[in-house]
Amino acid sequence: MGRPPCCDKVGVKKGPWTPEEDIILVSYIQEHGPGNWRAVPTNTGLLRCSKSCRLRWTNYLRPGIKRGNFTDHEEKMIIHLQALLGNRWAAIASYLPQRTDNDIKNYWNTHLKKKLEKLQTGSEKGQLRDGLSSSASQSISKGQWERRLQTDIHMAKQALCEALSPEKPSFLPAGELNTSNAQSSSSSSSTYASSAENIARLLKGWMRNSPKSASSNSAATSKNFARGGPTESTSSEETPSTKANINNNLNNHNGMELPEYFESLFALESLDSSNSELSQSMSPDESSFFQDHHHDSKQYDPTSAQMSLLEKWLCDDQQGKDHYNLISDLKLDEHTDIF
DNA sequence: AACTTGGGCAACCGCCGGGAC
DNA sequence: TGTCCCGGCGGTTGCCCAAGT
Repeated sequence: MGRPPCCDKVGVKKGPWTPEEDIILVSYIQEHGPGNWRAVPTNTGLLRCSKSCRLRWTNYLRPGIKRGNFTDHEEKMIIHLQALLGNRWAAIASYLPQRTDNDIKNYWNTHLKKKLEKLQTGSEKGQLRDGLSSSASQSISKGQWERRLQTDIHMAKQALCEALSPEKPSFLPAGELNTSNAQSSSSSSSTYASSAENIARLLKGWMRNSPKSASSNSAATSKNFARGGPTESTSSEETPSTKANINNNLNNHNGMELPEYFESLFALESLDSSNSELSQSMSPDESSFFQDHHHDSKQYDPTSAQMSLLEKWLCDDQQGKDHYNLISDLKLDEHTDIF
């Protein structure tokens, strides 16, 4: 018999999240920072289990998440990393700070896997075999296993180096970045502005499809907001205290009423879109860093931006590079001299 | 226009590892 | 040292929607 569920299932709501729930969660995290998920349902009145709250935050509401189509560059990175690391989506996601592991996993399963299978069975089989075939066949050769080990060691070294050099802005994976910001700094408003952007982006679509009041028609609008799902009427489920929480939390942060607050969120979104234009001229790592810190851009110096050797390789479009040459190019020191 | 089917994606489930006690 | 709890992870499911018939 397995371990009991993380929360008792009675009275725990499942299924798509509603706008109200998102707002409650975001405003709670704005106040307390991410973490201690166990306490979140209790303190917010959300009828969700702690795990569900954490998942919603990390996969959807977390600052700096980029949605929409994957770029060619991202696609290549995923293919490379999957060949190297296998289905370790969290590790892969750490190299794509704007994407969640869930997103990458979904993209792999729905797009890339089929694409590669097609290519493998097609005429390009020979050209793509190196580095890609293993991912499709799921078998791991000795060489690949060794490369995976090398990558792990390298990643650990890099993380250690970054941890030991606090004065430098480093390209930490998004999770680490956000967590450190959220938990350590009292001036975390800039960090959470990004989560407000996420909320704003969602709310915009939600309100567009809902000419009535945003707060009075959650049943109909949550369908558009939370990407469909059998959304039972949340307004009928809402307790007075929940409603009070929403307004209370919103007012706590900005001293605004609901519509005003939404407007300010939309203003943030336009800021975001202007950033996205800027970020198109940057490498993904640069732009992700910039987006995460766009309120603090003074600290960012592109010329001093550090990228790991592996990242440099991943950004390199020379697809045909031999992996063994690659590893030697990485100039790994004698401690990782497996080959 | 109505129905079917498959793709895409958010969310859930169950296992695992690490830290606290 | 053993147990419990929490958070992280990867696999899977379920539902919406668009394309096809």
